[in-house]
Amino acid sequence: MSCPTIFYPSAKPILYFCSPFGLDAEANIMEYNFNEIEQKWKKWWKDNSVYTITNDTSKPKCYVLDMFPYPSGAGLHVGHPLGYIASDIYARYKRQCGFQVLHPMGFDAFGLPAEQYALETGQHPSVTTEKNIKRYREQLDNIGFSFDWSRSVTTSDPEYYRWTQWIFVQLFEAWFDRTKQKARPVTELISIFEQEGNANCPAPSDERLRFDAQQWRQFSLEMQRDVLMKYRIAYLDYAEVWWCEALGTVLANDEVINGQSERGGHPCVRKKMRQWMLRITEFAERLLQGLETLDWTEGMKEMQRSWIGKSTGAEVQFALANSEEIIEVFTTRPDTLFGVDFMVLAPEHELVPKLTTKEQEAAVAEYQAYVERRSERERMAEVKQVTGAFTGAYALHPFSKKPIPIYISEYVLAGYGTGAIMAVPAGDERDHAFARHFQIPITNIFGSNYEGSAAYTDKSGLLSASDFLNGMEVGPAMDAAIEALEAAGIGRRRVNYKLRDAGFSRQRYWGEPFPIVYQNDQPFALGEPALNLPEELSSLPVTLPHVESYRPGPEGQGPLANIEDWVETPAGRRETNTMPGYAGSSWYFLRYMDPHNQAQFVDKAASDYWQQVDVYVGGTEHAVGHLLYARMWTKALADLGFLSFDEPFKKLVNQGMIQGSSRYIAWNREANTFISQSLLGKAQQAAGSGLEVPSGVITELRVDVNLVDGVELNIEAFKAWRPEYQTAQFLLDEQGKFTCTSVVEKMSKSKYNVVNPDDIVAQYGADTFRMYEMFLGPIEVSKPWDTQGIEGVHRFLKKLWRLYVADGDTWLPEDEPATEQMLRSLHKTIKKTAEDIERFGFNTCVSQFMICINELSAAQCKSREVLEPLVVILAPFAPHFAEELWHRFGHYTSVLDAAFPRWEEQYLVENSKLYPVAINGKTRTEIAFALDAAPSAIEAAVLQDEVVLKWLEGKTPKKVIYVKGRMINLVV
RNA sequence: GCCCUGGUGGUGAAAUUGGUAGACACGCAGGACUUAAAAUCCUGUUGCCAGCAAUGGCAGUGCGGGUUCAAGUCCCGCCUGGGGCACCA
Repeated sequence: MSCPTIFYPSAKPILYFCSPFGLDAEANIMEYNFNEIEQKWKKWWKDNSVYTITNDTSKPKCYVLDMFPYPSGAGLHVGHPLGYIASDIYARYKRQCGFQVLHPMGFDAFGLPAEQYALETGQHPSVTTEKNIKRYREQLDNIGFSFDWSRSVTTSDPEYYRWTQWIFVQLFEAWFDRTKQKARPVTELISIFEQEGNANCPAPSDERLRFDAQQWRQFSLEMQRDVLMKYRIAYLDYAEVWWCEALGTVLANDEVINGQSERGGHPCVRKKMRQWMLRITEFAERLLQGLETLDWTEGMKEMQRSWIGKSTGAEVQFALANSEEIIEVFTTRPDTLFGVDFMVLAPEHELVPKLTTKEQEAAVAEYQAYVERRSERERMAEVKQVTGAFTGAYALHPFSKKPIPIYISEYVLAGYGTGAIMAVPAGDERDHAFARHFQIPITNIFGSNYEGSAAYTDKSGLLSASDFLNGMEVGPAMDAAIEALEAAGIGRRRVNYKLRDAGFSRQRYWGEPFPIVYQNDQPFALGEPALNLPEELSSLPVTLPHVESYRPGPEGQGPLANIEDWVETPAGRRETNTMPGYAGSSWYFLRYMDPHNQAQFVDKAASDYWQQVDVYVGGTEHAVGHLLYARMWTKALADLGFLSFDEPFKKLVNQGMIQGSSRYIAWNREANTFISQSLLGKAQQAAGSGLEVPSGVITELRVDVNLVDGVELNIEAFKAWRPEYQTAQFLLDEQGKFTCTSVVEKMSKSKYNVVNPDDIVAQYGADTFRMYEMFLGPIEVSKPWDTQGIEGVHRFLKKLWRLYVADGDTWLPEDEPATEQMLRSLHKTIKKTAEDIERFGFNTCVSQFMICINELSAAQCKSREVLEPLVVILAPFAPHFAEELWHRFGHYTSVLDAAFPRWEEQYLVENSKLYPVAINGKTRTEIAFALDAAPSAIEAAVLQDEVVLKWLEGKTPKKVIYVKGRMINLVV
């Protein structure tokens, strides 16, 4: 016998049980149905291309940019879109204010992770990159951004990197004129050489190189090109890299730990390799000065300043006692010249082998070997330890001719200044420690200020034992010393920078190929007439050939070196290195202005219209990399006449990180029992209530944050996630709940604390998600993600919906006049949001919306006069929601094109104010007064007040302070 | 070591020029509606003290001083979280 089956025609019960979040679908259909609304408007926006913009120059422009992402395989987590949401709100707001807003998005798609993944799995980087981009695009679209995707760029697209290569050629064909402080074409440098040689423009790569016009003309063509290479902004030079013999490849700094490769632990050594470099050091002063014109945070500017590291002082030449060679040093304290007791060279300094005496050879060699073994980390960790070796050689003091011993030590860096110092132990702590260690007598040049135990580093007081500088203060003494050095022809004033030229070669596959071909080891840019390559081979782009293997090429070359028929051209061999990750990102903001231009990287008319990025939003991690390179490229392109502005990013906004909130549960291994956190603190009580908390060691296990509601664990979901705990016991607390602990840390897959925006959007909608991310706090601070808190914002939107729509489909707004209070709520909100959006204070905008809706709901506002403008100001934050209501008001165009309403002061002025009245600074009562009431009348009224009289205790106040519109204070 | 930032309820935070500290939310507690749940609404929620209660008092923005009629906000000295740089001559 069988039971009759009951068939439900409605999907109700099924929906109910299937809903993973326990939300009932039925109520949602009746109420604010975000899912339906969001799908509908996403499609409508796409069909009507509402985000596609033109270069119509009749409108004022606004360029709002996000740092484009590297599309990693992990996809977006909830922290990534924070900055994008902020910039999207700003962009939409600006558009409503009448601007033509450029708000694009693209992908920084070249890079090591894709290549690493290819090495491990054999999947071609272009395949994984394309897949990741598609996924990113879907996740971004899900959130409802107003990006104009028709302008998107991808750095690994040949149509894009064609122009990256073209810009490289411009940098190769340019030099930096120090007198004019700008980049100029190399052709102009050649004319200078032909007329006057290089007397007025020394070579940055070889300051001592001198030739006149006649010598220049007599140089061979090859020689001339060698000379030009010492000037080019993109140039070829020998630079040290980490070389790992076992892996047969070059490694990045952070892939080498303690002189061993991070992967495999193979030994690595510093090795000189011929590499492309960018002469960013020539731009140091411009990069420093330009910061003054930028609206960036002081911290960000400071980071760039310290990276550029300008210091002023003098260059001094020291003659040697027994040699023709001279040692050049840089010092910031030329005034201490007479306190020099010894000199120190970097162990790698080129003069070391030449001047070391026979007796000291062994000691010097031993010390050099010791330094070579030392990793950067070891050197950094043992800063205080004094090491070094004596070369046996002596220099002569430039004025006193006193012999000065010459040492080598690792505390002098080869890469900074001249790689040599004059050591003044009386005035420098490190020199002092060194002198003590090697028992070098110390000359006191500071009189009683130096008492022998520590260096006197202060820049005050008078000099002594310093010949012609005696009795002088530091400042004048510096000038006097430099003048004397210049008069004697053995020194000059000099500015020094910490900034180093940037390595531009990578021995990798997944990057832009160089548009360079070598003839007899001489590099030629594609398109140079001298190269004589057939047209089809010399035009850009030089496309990245397909490879089957990503193994390094021979002798540390990149994988491209393995592809013989690509490398070999009729005119010579191609460059096999590729460009670094920052190449494509150094100019992408320019391409967005004119993304489909086939003839130029960007049309001058387009860049003249769009100009600088008005607001650039991104993380602080790019403070000195990307942001410095992009500034330099912009300056070079501007100097060469391709742009009319030389700073790319006018205002910079740094968003904070959204951290993960990891959850832990307590586990007793022996008893295989999980114990609710709430029981751990009060084991006795739990025992008393019949529960037995097992004694023994408690292990804290990470649990996926998505299985936890607040701190309450979903046990069934946990068991499904970790079947090995299927049979474990769970000790619940008195409420029958199982609770976890939480710890805030970085959001990452391995910590099981990643929250995917897709899940949040599915559960609450994109509008709720957008508003919640903003509501979390100020954009620039880091804060943990808390899914629980999103309820508040979601409730707000539902409440807002009920102000417009009742019972599913009844439209509430009517043409009835609004009360003064309703208008005040509205205009206060317009003012607050407009002002706060301008200063990127979005969290307080959301609060203001909530306040406004609370007030309007309480007043049961139905007035169209209030409710319609409200939709417009809400649109930047909750675009789908606002678009739906906007159209229900009978509009046929997007709310994006509605004008942002203006607030009117008349609605904001209140005619009376409830003043706090304080006695001796402590608020005791509140009394209402008309705002235009006379101070004397207010004073009289206050003194009659019952509460005030009580606190005065019969005394007469000494002073009555009345601040109009603020407060009243009585001083007794 | 140097530079830049921050420190406010159980939690995220607000207070934009020195003027009622804790807006707006989350969470929690209690209540209404409901057969029940969801949803929604209402009340309370910095701590301590007094009171049946309305309420009142005191303390309170990392710590210690100071300026001021008035300090989260300004000044001086510490403690501490986060980020950056680091033998830079």
